[in-house]
Amino acid sequence: MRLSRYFLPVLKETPSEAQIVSHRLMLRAGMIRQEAAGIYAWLPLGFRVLKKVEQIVREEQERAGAVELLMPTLQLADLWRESGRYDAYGPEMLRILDRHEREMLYGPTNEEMITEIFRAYVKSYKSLPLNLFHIQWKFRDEQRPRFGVMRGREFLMKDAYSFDLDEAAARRAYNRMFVAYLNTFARMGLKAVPMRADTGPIGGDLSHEFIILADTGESQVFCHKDLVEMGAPGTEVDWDDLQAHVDQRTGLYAATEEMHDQARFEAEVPAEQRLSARGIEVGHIFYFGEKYSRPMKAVVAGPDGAERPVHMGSYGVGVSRLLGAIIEAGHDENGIVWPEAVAPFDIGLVNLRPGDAACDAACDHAYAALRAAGREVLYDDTDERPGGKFARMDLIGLPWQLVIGPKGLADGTVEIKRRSTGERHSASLESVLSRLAA
RNA sequence: CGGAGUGUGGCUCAGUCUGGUAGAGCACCGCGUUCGGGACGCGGGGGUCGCAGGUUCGAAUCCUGCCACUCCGACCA
Repeated sequence: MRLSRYFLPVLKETPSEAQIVSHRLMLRAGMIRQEAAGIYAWLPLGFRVLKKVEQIVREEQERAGAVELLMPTLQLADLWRESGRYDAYGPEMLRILDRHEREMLYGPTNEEMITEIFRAYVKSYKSLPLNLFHIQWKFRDEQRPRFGVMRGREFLMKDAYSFDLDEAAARRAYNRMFVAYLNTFARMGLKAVPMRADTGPIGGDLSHEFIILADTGESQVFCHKDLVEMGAPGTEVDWDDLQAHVDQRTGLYAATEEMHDQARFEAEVPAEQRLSARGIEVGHIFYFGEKYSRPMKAVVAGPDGAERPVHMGSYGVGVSRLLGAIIEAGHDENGIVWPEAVAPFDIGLVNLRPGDAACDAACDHAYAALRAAGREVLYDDTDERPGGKFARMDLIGLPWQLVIGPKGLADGTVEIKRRSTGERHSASLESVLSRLAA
């Protein structure tokens, strides 16, 4: 993409409403624009990252056996009356009347609708297990939206819903999502720690929040240090038996502030292994059994022919929130430092002297060669001064910067800079191109 | 939803206390000089000062009401 033809409205100064670093950097890098409290337009650069994050989430859901569909944002109130949540949800739910004065709502989540879809078609245990997911915009009318996309009112969420014949099978479904989440966040360069979460009235031990450690995180968390560096199980696992991977992690202490038990923490974790830090919740998985299937009559026939409510679980990832979390975890004083997997472009190509024949020729050659190699390149062909170009490239945080200018070309060299380390090297254009194309 | 604030050009803000022809820097447009880590000169465009009432000869400024947004707290992917 040629920058002169792109839409990248970067800001030199920080808009006054932004208090945390990810919000400031997303505004300054021209990724988002606030249209109302907690409601954002995704500008081209931010949209590219959003799509990359979404795609990683999608791929790992599918790898774990979940099947994608897409449910609407608007739902009928009557559906929510079946579960009793239309009245229970409160003012966080955005309620809408259509022209026929029919009560509708902008979905904050989709348990009711997915249960309605399931019960309409699935009648036999032979169709199980089943896990359906979608990636769709949600609206929760937060009393106090803040922190940019970290706590918006409108946000993009991946929500998956599992259906199983009994609790034992539901636990296997739960484990698949547990491992899928670890793999998902690892692919984005994040160290996510699963932490025991409140299960509410259902009880049991099947609910975990996935927390990204970041100094600017919203909540205080406590865990065994080994969990942070444990890494993800990876994709070459037995998806039908993941209990050992789950046990390895749930066996170590990890709790958010509301679930924290200091006495247990000190009893279970040696002092030098105790970690107390700030964290961001990016995922939440939950087993809730028959909570919706029973009132909404989502039943299947078992092997004995008798109908029984299915056991369900739901599994959420805050896709738009993840962008904030990734930036909180990866930035420096100059701007964003994207992990390569989600960077909006792989390479920033900087032409220091557009209009100079040698510079233009070298840049055009590099641009074509890198694109032919399948790399995504943002080519800064603007006539801005070098300092501004460097600052802008550092701000938007592409993994590599290829700098071509008249002085280097006079010696037959160009400069390559790695954003994450700040390392700069000069080399011939061809050697740099072969390295970047690999 | 309780508490505290802020609304002046695209952005950051001054001006409001003490009423008198709307300002600065950045950004933008034109010309020129420049060009390897956010250049400089000259010229130029852009704002019914959040909205609605009121007071006054005269309101960005004073009064009343409303709206929006931000921050601190209680709640959430």
